[in-house]
Amino acid sequence: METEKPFDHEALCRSMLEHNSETISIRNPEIAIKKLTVIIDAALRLSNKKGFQAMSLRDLSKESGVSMGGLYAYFDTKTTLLGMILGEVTRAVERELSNPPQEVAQDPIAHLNWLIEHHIRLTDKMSPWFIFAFMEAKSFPLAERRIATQSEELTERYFSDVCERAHRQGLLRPGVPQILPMLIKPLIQDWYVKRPKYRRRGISLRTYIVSVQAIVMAAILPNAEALAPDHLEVFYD
Amino acid sequence: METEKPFDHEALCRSMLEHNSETISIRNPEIAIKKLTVIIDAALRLSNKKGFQAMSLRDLSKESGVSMGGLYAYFDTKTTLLGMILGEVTRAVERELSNPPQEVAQDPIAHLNWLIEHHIRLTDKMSPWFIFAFMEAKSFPLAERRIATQSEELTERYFSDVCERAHRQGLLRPGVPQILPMLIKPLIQDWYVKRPKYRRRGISLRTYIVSVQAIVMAAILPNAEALAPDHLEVFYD
DNA sequence: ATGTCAATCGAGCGTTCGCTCTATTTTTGC
DNA sequence: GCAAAAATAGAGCGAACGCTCGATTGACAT
Repeated sequence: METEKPFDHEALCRSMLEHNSETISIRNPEIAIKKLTVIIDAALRLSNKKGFQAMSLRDLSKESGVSMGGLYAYFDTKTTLLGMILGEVTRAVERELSNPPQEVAQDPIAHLNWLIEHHIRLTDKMSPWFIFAFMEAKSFPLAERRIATQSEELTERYFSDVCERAHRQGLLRPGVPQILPMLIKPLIQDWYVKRPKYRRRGISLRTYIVSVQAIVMAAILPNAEALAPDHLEVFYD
Repeated sequence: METEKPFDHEALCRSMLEHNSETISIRNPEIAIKKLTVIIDAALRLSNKKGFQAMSLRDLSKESGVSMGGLYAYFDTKTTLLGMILGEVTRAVERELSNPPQEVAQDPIAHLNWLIEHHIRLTDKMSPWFIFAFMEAKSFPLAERRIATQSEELTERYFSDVCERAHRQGLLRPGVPQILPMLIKPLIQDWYVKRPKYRRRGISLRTYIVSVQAIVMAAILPNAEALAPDHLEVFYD
C-alpha cells in the first residue's frame, strides 16, 4: 500500500501558513489551512498541466472554487504564490534528508543508499510540488531563483559529502568519475519528472529505488558483486 | 576548440523553411532563412529565459528586430512557432542517431557508447533547442505533445534495443536493472538541462561524456576493470 | 434581536495579450 | 525609370490578464 491520498498536503499548508502569516489575511487558522489546501492543490494541478504562467488566476479561481477576491486573501501577488510553494519544497528537502538515523550515518555507503531511497520517496510523496519547483524554476524572480539554486546545491552536497567520505575511507574503487555525485540527482529526478512514463511501464517505486541504488553502487564499489540482486524480478536474468 | 558559434542554426532554419513552406509567406528563400534564423534565435533566447508562454510576441518583435506583422509572415500562430522548433529537434535526433558507422553497429557495447557520446554532443550543439523542447513540452497542444512523446520513446528505444542485443550476446553481467535503458536519458539530459552548473564547475564536454559512459559501463559490464580510466584527471584518484 | 468583524464575492479597472490589416517601403522584371 | 510584386511596419481590435474594492454574507458575543 503506497501513499493513497496526496500526502500531508494539509500539514504542508499549515507550515505554509506559518511562514507566510503576514501576507495571509485570514485570522482563523483552521479555515486558512483548509482553504489554502484547496487552493494550492488546484494551483499545482493547473500549473503542472499547462505551466504556471499559463495558469490564469481566473482558472485557479474556477478550479479551486474560491473567488478572485478570496484568492488574494492568501497571497498578494501571483509571484508570491509561486514563492510560497517553492519555500515548502526546499524546507521539506532539508527536513527529510538532513537527519539520517545514526547507524546509517556511520557507514558512507549505507548513508548514500539511504539518501537515494529517502530522496526518491520524498519526491514521490510530494511529486506535484517537486514537478512545480523543477519546471517553473526559470520563471522565478531573481530572489526566488536564488533560493531554488541554493536548495539544489544543498541537495548535491549531501551526495558529494558522503562520496567524499567514502573515498577517504578507501571504500571507492579506482575509476569513479568525479562528477558522479552531480549525476545522482538527475537519476532521482527522473522518477517525478517523467512519472507518467514509469507508470505506463508498470515500474513500481520500489523497483525504481533499487535500480538507481544498483547503478550507483556498481559505479563506485570495488566488487561488482557487492550489489546483491536479491530482488530478481527487477533485473535482467 | 568547442563549437564557437551557435551551431548551424542557419541550416536548421533552412530545414525549418522546407517543412513549413505553406505557412511561411515569404517567397525569397534567402531572405526567409536569414530572417527565420534571427527570429528563432531570439525566440529560443527569450523562451529559455522566461518560458515560452511568458514570452510575448512584442518581446520577440523587439528582441529580433522584426515587426509584429513581419513575425506573422513566418508563422500564423504562436503555437505554430512552438511546433516548428519542436519539429526541428525531433528531426535532428533521428538524423544524428539512426545511422551509426558500421564498425560500431556490430558491437553492442561500442554502439551504446557511440549513442551516449553522439547524443550528448548533439544536445550540446543544439542546446537551446533541446532546452526548449524539454522545458516547454507540457505546454504543447495535444498534437505537438504526441510528437514529443514519440520522439522521446524513439530515443529510448535506441538505448533499450542495444542493451537487449548486448544481453542476448551474453555481454551483460547478472544484476543489471531492467530499467537501465530508461535511466540513460536523464544522465544525458542533465548536460543541457543544468548546463550553467557544469559550466560553473568547469566540467568539459569530454569529461561529461566519458563520465556518463563510465557509469553506464560500470552498471552493465561483467568486469568493473573493463572501463579503462585512461583519462585520469576525470576520476577520483 | 442586534452590532461587530472576519470571510467571501465578483464586477470593474487599467494593462497587455495574440493577432489583423492597411499603409508604406523595398525589390524585381522589363 | 517605372509598374507590379514582395516585404515590412506598427496602430488598432477584441479578449483576457493581474489585481482591487465596495457590497454582502455568516458567526458569534452581548
